[in-house]
Amino acid sequence: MLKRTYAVSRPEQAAVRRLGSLARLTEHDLHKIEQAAADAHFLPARTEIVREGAEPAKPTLLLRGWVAQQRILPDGRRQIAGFTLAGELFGRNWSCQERALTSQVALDDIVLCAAPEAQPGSGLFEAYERERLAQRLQLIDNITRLGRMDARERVCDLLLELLERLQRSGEAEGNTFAMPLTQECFADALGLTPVHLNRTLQACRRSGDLSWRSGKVTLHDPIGLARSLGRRSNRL
Amino acid sequence: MLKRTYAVSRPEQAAVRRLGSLARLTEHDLHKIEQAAADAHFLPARTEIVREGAEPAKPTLLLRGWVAQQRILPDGRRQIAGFTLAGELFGRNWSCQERALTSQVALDDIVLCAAPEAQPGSGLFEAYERERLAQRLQLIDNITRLGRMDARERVCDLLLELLERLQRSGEAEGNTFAMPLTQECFADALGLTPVHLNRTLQACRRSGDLSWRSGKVTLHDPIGLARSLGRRSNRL
DNA sequence: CGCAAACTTGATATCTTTCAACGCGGGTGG
DNA sequence: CCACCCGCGTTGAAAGATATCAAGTTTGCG
Repeated sequence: MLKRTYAVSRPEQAAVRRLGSLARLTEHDLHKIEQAAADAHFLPARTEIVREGAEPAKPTLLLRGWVAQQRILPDGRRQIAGFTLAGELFGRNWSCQERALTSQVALDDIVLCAAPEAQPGSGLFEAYERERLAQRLQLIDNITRLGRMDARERVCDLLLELLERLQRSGEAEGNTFAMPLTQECFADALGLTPVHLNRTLQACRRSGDLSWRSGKVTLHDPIGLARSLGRRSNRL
Repeated sequence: MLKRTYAVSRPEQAAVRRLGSLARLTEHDLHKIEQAAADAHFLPARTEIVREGAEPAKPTLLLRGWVAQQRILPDGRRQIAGFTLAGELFGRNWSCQERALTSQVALDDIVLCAAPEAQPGSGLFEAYERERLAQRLQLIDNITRLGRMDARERVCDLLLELLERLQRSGEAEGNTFAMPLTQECFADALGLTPVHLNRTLQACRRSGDLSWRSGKVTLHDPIGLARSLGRRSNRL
């Protein structure tokens, strides 16, 4: 109860935790984050923040909710290339980028603000660099999932990644986290059909790997699961 | 004949063409590339240049041949996340990177050299930024391929990407290019089995989309093929 | 010429998709 | 308050795509 109030009154909490876990932040850095978060914007679920091919978003800090990077093929197939979670960054990373490589879509009701500028050499700057590196790692992990894992492995591997990221920004409670995604979205991230994902999830539940009820996911033994998948963690 | 001799005596040619197509290079930039290429190294096919998790490679210019970024799962499955072609860059992109995210493997006999340093603001610096952006685009394209395309679409889409890149660095002749990859490698990039890739290639040949004989690939109608796949090109 | 690696083929098993229907629950208007 | 509706999850049966296994066949090269 108290905790919830605290979180609401400090919308930048997840971002501070995440960036602080990537690099040592000074008081000055923290102040800049707080200042940026003071000018936050709310967007409802399903908002398309950026459309693929259009002007890319400026560097943005996601304070609350989840955002997906997605592509739509001409015949309507959708692929989600990655997620941005509360506390993480998205948006243009390179000065020369003229067009967004993917659409950015709010999967949830979200709150975001402009990412504060960082001077080279500052802790914040280093955190941004590590964040970009983490994004690259996630893309490569996704390629490995889609290319060489079967449905059960894809489901577990992605849930492990999400748990790890949410723990880093303090958004998980133990091995449980709030899952705002619809099964259809999750399937589009995993390259599966909603129907097949549904059956795969049931198999995972029956084998005791996870539970997913009323928007909460619990991984019952993340460490053992990661080992059985051959997934290495914390590789930054 | 003359052309071949010329290429051998100027090993940096592909790199100059590619980087020059990404940004306007000054005489000074060209000179730096030439200088870097003067200290080139040869590595035979199958050399593992960097192992995943080890110290990442320094920024490197690939002057000749192809390099793959690959992951090996504990049970031996392999996924190729992307390729570096002659004229392109690979290696550490971020100052904070301590471990390589993938192995780097020579698919071919290759020649490489250290990438010349670039001052912020120079044409070379901009070319490097665009190169990183192109790499990110390729990763996302790969995710879309693996997640939402069937075998025939994956094959054609990747070959179109390769043709486009090779044309940019002057390594293609019209719609034909030298393909140093074994079908097994190609399958590992596409998330397919070698057997299934083989059958898919035969179907593509029969339908007149491509020919692939003795290490040469020709796409008979790249533009029409790209359109039929819904693939947009030159998005940088 | 002969070997080894790469490519090809056929038969079969497994995984995943497709299609169509049903159930459940939460919101909404009557 | 209840009936209705809609989005989401679930189920079954059948079709389609891809993997697996095991054997040839070709190719390049010493």
